Amino acid sequence: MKNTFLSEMQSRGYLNQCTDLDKLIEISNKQSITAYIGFDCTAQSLHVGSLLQIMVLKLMQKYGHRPVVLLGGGTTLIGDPSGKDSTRKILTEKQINKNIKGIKKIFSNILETKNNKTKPIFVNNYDWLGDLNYIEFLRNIGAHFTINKMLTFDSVKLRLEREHSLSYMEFNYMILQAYDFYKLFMKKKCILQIGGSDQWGNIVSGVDLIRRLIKKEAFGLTTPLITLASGAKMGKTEKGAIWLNKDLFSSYDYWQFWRNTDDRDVKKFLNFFTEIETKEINKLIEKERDINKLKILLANEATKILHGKNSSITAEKTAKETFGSGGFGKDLPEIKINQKDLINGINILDLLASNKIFSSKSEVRRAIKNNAIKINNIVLYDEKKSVNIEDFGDDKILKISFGKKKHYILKII
RNA sequence: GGAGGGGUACCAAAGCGGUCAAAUGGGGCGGGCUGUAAACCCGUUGACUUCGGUCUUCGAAAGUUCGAAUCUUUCCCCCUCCA
Repeated sequence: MKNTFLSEMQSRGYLNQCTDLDKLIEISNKQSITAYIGFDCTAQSLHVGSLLQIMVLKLMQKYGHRPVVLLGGGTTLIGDPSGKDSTRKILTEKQINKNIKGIKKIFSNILETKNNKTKPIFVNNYDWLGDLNYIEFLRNIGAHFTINKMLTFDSVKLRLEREHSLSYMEFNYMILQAYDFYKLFMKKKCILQIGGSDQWGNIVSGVDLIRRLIKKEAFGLTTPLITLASGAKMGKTEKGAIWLNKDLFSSYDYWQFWRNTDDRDVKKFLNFFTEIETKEINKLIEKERDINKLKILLANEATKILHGKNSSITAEKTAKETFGSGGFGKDLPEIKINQKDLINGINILDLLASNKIFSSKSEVRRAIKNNAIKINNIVLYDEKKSVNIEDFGDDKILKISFGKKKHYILKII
């Protein structure tokens, strides 16, 4: 059987739920379809939690379908209650517009933008939500929603059950999202909406609305919630989110993120976050005894997709030099030191606490006590150490390591 | 509207006049082992410090006291039950 968009969706594990899979398969096999995913603009970047969705868009392109990227400039003003325990803080329009700019960059990196047939269309729902007429909207759209039904959706039900407040504003979110789908159906012939599994209710509302308004069939499809072997949520660590924008999260850190994948998640991630064929992945897993090689492959492929081949190569090289031979590569974060600050020597506590490596001197002290700091690969025991120009050597470079994974290059300027 | 229970560090939760910068668990960070994995073991987890201490923190404010997370008053917020 030949591969199609939906067969690969299934084999990669991208498919969670679909309103009418058989019919959608039939249609998408016959013709090029247009599908959309909406993204919240609550931050100036998306994080890996959204990556699976973006991979789906990329997959669509592979099979000649057209993705529409909806940036929720309008709906972000309201805030989606799905999967949230409490109301989000409200963002200003200005902030949202700034976020949209940042998020757009990610898509231009990951998606194919040259092919006219499949290049993504970007839309902002503020364009049609921004100046809705309230009365008109209630009559034309609101009339098709019953409170009875709305109360059964998880996003609403959970809040009510837990007796957490749900504002009327948020309550309307699903209607707006349904309306988005309708609009895109009319404007762009977009027959499919894709989203995370928590979006099911919102998506189905859109499908229903389209059927009620114009008696046409539209489709909805969700991707699964990614569960990690450790039970943690994908994409968020204590230190912060794994951002997709380079200025928030460097390509080297991104590469490291994938390199540090749990053994048990490697196969899943290769399917989810690389473009290697599933068959090929299965073969690799079977014959490759060294799982670390597969992790490197995963890191390379995933980084390539987001940051490009060069970044991926540099990151791998830096990792090799840093972890393999105890040296350092050019991707390590660089901290510039003024030569004149070194004339009288600078206390190591002050040096490390004032350069974003540590947030306080106490933290540095603690680290020293735990044998966690190395200067040029030599463990530092003395918190009174003063760093001088002589420490830097001829190339005026000093490597500071915190733990096994965090390395910084200090450079005299 | 009536009755009761409660707000403690990143989260959960103990403490209920001094020995409390606050038990314990989870999470985080680090060390050991290893494979930049997992599991396990150990350390650490408010800030500053001349390492003697000092300063800020237990919903908010005011008070009692030599001394308060702990007692009193007022206020704010949450929960349970009854109407």
